[in-house]
Amino acid sequence: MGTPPTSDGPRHLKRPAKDPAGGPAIRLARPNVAVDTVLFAVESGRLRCYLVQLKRGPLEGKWAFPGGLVRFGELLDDAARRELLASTGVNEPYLEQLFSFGDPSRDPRAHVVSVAYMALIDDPRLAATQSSKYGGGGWFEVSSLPGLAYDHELVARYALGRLKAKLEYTNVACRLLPAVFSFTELEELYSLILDRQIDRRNFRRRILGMGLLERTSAQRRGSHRPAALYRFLTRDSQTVEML
Amino acid sequence: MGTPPTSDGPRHLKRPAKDPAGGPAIRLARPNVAVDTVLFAVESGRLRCYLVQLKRGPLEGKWAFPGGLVRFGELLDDAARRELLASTGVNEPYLEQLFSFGDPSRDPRAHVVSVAYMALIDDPRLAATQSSKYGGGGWFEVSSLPGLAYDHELVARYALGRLKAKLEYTNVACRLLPAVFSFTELEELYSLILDRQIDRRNFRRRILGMGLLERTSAQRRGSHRPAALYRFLTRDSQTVEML
DNA sequence: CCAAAAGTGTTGGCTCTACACCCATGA
DNA sequence: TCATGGGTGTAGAGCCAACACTTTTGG
Repeated sequence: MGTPPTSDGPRHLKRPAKDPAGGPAIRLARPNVAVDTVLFAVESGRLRCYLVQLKRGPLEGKWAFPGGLVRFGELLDDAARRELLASTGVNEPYLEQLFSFGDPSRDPRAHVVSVAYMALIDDPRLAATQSSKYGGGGWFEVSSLPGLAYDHELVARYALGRLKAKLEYTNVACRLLPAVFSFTELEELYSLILDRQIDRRNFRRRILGMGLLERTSAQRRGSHRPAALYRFLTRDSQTVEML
Repeated sequence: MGTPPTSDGPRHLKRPAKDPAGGPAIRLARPNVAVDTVLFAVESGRLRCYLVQLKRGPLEGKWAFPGGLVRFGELLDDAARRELLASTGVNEPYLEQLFSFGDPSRDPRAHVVSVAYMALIDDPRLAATQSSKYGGGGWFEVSSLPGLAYDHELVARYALGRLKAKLEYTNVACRLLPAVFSFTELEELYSLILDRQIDRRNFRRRILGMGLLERTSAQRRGSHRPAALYRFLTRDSQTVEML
């Protein structure tokens, strides 16, 4: 989580009573639940994720993934969406739960279990932070993140790993691309995220073999041969059988 | 979770105040965190998981995976281990976090976010329930579970899916087998869990090719040709590169 | 006509699958 | 000697990686 102070309440609730012997008060103290979301997008040829700067508390000035406490009666996915919208203005991203991080010392202020999410959008301009909760926000290249609060280094690694893995056997890529794109753009996306070069011919064969794409009649023009544009048959999640 | 009433406190804490307008009281109400663990073992040639029967509350009589609330200051893994030990006597299982289930309606009594775990042991006789918290416990074949409480059907499917997947590219199998075993036993384990027949020769080649096993000098004897016994080089988690 | 990016096939190696017979032991 | 499970090899198909030249357009 990271669970920066939320606008809907203070964060220090439910500390164990200071009674070290553990009277009834200590038994009532329970960890809180938060969500934190790693939002990815491609901007100027780099894979980036969105960070917000903490404004208050012992971690003031550090960067973190947007997140906050889950409300009573709220779905985890909804909490992630709500916090992401509040912190970045991003509205309907692809969203996927990653893992839960529950080390009680991950947040110096309280015991908060964070359910980490990954979110993808196709246009980085959709994100901007005006929330008074944070000192600002912005896109950072995943390979050179600033010092992160909480255990967010760990969360970042986990998210990147998941994204890489899912490129290989699902159609997630479509959530990082516009509806229609050239094969070269798709290839660059893969090359970017997997951080290695890709053979154009083999890539084309393989991807087309998955049967997730269709060619549109549109073309992209430039001072060179025009490129055919493609579209994913569906933007819903699909998994390719690999046997 | 499932989060049956725990021995260390009632479960209805932190309900939102009945004030429907949402005064300060409602803002303090937060979901609780629980862990629930799907414990697997092979018994008499079947893949089984361990269920406990709920004794109190609206779900009385239903079966569920053992679990309970996470304590303040406790690691998630530790909570899973603690609850598993208390409910089944199982001590040092292989343990792996699966997914978090947070639907507020999953538990009729309260909003409880459950972090689901999978645990593996090599001997089903290690598990038994004497906890007064439950009306008993036992091993059930995964393909014919009784009616489960909470969203534990979902948890069960998720756990089985994860187990199947990890058989293919890790050494998890070793956590369901004794330290030393014949190739046939290993093959039967795979066949059992993946629920399909396996070609003995190809299986042998493939598994040996992964380089995770070593042959011991011991043999298993019976009224037939003796079987060579093998051992996993390490029982620590290992992943095989598949390229 | 030049620059820039798009588009396209083939080959060799490797991996995977399918498949059936002999072996070692105990009873 | 028979029953039981243990142990082994090979051939064909499909898959994947490596590799370079031609095409189309705009300037």
